[in-house]
Amino acid sequence: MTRKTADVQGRHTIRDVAARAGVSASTVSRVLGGEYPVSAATRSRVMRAVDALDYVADARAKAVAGAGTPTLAFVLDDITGPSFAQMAQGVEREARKMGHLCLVCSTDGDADEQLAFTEMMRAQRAAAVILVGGAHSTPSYEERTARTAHALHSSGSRLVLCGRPPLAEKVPATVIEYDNEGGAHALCAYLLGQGHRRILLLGGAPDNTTLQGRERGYTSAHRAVGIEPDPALRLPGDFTRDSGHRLMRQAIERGLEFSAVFATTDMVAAGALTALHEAGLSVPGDVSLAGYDDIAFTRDLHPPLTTVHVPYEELGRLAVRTALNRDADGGAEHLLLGTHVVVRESTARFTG
Amino acid sequence: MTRKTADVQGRHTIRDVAARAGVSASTVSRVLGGEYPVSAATRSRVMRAVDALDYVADARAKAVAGAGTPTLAFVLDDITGPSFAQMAQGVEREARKMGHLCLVCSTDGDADEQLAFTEMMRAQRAAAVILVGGAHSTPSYEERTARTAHALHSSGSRLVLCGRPPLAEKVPATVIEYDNEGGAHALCAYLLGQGHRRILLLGGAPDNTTLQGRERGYTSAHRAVGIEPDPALRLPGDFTRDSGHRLMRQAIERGLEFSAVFATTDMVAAGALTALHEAGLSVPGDVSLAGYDDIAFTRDLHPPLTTVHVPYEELGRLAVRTALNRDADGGAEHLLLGTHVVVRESTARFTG
DNA sequence: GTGAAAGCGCTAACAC
DNA sequence: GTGTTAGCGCTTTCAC
Repeated sequence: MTRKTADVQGRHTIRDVAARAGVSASTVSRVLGGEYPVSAATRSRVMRAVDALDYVADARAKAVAGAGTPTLAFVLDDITGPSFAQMAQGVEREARKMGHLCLVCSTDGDADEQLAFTEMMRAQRAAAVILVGGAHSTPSYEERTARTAHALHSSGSRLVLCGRPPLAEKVPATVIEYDNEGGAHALCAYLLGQGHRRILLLGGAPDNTTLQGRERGYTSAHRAVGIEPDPALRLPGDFTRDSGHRLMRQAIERGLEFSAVFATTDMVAAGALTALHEAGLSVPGDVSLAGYDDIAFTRDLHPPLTTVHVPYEELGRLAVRTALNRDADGGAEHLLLGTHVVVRESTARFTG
Repeated sequence: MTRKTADVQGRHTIRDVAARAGVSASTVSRVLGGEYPVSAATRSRVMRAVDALDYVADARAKAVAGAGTPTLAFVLDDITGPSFAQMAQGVEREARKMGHLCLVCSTDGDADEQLAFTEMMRAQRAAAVILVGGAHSTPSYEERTARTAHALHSSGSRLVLCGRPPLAEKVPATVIEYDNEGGAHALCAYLLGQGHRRILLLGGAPDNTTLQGRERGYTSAHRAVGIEPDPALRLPGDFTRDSGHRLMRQAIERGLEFSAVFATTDMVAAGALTALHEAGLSVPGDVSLAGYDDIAFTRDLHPPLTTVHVPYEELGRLAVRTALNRDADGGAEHLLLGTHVVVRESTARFTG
């Protein structure tokens, strides 16, 4: 059998093009590469053949030969979460700007999936793997992530933590986070300054670093004015709208006493707001309500929500820029971006 | 110089492992592949070497050799839009289930970027390229997309249109859409049945297929009850919350007469609701308001929004399942999923 | 300027 | 069972 001219899929190789143009494969490669002197005549013959065959060079083969498109990967729990989506957007935009392809994986919070994916990315020779969003804070998870960071690092790649805290001292990972604690502190300080003394802390997965940061800010703000927050006022769940709705309803049914609610996420706040309305409570007349994230629709709630603004897209952009621009290896960069409180109409002075 | 044992990046090859284990490269390949009989002793020696070197086979090289992980790509305008995000989630989940890697690209609606990306995906030998969300409806864009479909098809891949209408007759593309027109028709019929006669059509990019579908439903519902909608009542813009807010405010300032508003998107509805409130208008007391998409926070608006439910995640899942499972080539599958109206409290009977 | 040849890192016959 | 030998589709010396 003579050499086939296209594979089963109907794809042509560089040799098919070469044959049709009456030149060698190397010449085709040079024409397509662009960076090499080729006579105008040859070039046009080659291009004609390329067009006729609708030839597109196999990117994987190029990569093996050392001339591939660089690629980077990012992982998140749930692309449907507004803050995740914003970070993802930042990552994607910056990656494109830097000429990288993006591989994604959404894990629904499954640590094993995440690890498995990261290993695949190592096989793909991704320039960096970006873990987007808060993490489980269990030692075992941290330890596994640290191992991942080392593995990536020793194969010339990089682990980037975007929106989560650093791992142990010597772990080679780039981290770009924002000040969860500072934002929560400022927000709660504002609430306390308005005279509130019993602030419900609503929602958030208990073992999640994001919640923990916000919780620390909640606590420190209280202590700063000399009071210890009542543990009964902490109602964890998860970061969804439904969680906020359910928890708020339970708090009301249970007769919990509070004059303000700090929902750990705007989504949680949205659900909580509905539960409050359903119970006939007015916001901020009866109860003040504040969220976190400052996502778009937050100003369309009724009343518009007081919340904490986080530069999510910038976080994503910085994650890729930092990971890709690092000069020396092993430098464990750590950026901490600021947040700020946005006061709207869902909070008011306590009038006990 | 003797053969190097690891490249600049510190990565090892299959030969490094082979050498260290004292076997041939093929044996290492067989051990790692798993599907081939290898003596227990050899296997363990190989595995030890793999561990010691922290070796991970280069996926690109595997791909060239014909044993790669299949990959698929999807493109969307803006991952930050809730309905896009849901479709993306469906795509990603199903792709993972079917063992595919996902490449993403978000184009901000730029047709050239989209084409360029699709071409890259052809080079990557992606099994399918999924275009997620509505399209520009210009002939030139359609024609370019059709060419893309042919190019993909002739190289054994596939173009999938997810949430947008089919192209011309003979174009080899898989299309999974939902009934934009039917949903809008049902919703407007409901509004008309409630006695409304002047319904504002708010938001949406004019040349976007999604808006056009919804617009057709709006028109047909009117005609079904024997009235011709007033063109002055159509206020296009885009699909964002801000667009809804701005357009609604303008409509009010301009003294436009209407008793109901059909926002072409829940996001648009959210902005519109705020503008209505700001103008001192009550919903649904003074004006009925309805949206489209049934995104999560829709029930946390005040009042909860009447809208049209769309099975977005399912759309994404079907897009990949259909694209990957097609038996014969060239079959231009076309699925049309249904939608349904969700009546909540933002709409009421007209009491002119 | 252009071609032949030697890789890139892997898998898959084909031998023994 | 295991090693040898050809590829996979491309790039890149090295000659001429």
